[in-house]
Amino acid sequence: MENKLELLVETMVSKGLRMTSQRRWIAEVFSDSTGFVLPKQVHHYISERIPGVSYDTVYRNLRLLTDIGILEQFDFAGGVRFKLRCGPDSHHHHFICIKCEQTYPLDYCPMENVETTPEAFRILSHKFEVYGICGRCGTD
Amino acid sequence: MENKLELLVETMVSKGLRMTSQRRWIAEVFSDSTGFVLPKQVHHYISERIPGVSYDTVYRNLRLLTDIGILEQFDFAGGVRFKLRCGPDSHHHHFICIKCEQTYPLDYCPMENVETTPEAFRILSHKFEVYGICGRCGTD
DNA sequence: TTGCTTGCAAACTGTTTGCACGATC
DNA sequence: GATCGTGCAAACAGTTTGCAAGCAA
Repeated sequence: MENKLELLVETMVSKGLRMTSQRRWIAEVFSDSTGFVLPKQVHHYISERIPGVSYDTVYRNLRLLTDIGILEQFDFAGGVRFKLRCGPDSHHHHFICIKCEQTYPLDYCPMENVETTPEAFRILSHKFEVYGICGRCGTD
Repeated sequence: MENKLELLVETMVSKGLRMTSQRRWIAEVFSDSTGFVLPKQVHHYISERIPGVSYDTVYRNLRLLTDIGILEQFDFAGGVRFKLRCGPDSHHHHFICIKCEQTYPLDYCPMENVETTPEAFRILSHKFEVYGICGRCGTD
């Protein structure tokens, strides 16, 4: 996925970020993965390329990339995870494999069918995720 | 909600738990609330009744009550939260007010409309939550 | 009395902050 | 060269653990 990485890097630069090697490797982590990644995994990946990277650099950049809309943060039981933000044009949800943690798009949005809301409840957002075992992991 | 508290206490005893004052107050927290509660809030509530309760007692019991199916654990951005488990017979989801954190039942289950799954994906569970501002908080 | 529960203290994990040095533009 | 980014160390919050003493059954 060369193009995906380049696109990410360009986006970061266009947002005014300086392109450091740390940030380039972070971009590579997410351009290679369609799943949810732990900060710990990001740090592990980068420290193999840049021995001595610090945890706070990883955290700072994950937060930064989330703030500028490149990443998306999810709160799971095992800790916070990050994932490349899907295009804003394509609203959808995900099937999530609880083994390999890869995600698969789910085009259906349940809000289409939510008609009655509690008295004067103003809807702001929603979360819909389906968990299971994907085909690749199910054959183990 | 006298009955709700008594029912909770009975359930705990029937599961073989000893009824300590700490546990009774924890039961009261959840029989009074339909919302999601932080461990910190539970501890605060109890320490007003039992000065000096320890955090680990709160945590131990919240985990215990979750294990035996009395409570349910949710992972939110602000930390883990607990909530009385809704009856196993009544599967439903929730509207959640992001201000007061009260919950309102949402009877519709989106799984009814999920027909196509990824190749060989075995569905195990799902999460569906609608966030917003409830009527009481919206008038501020 | 027996064994489950608690409180204490300490450890631990994940995350954040201040500061001086180093790198990018 | 000015500014942004990094590494370090330390602080911090939430959570978990081992152990001795306390309490419910």
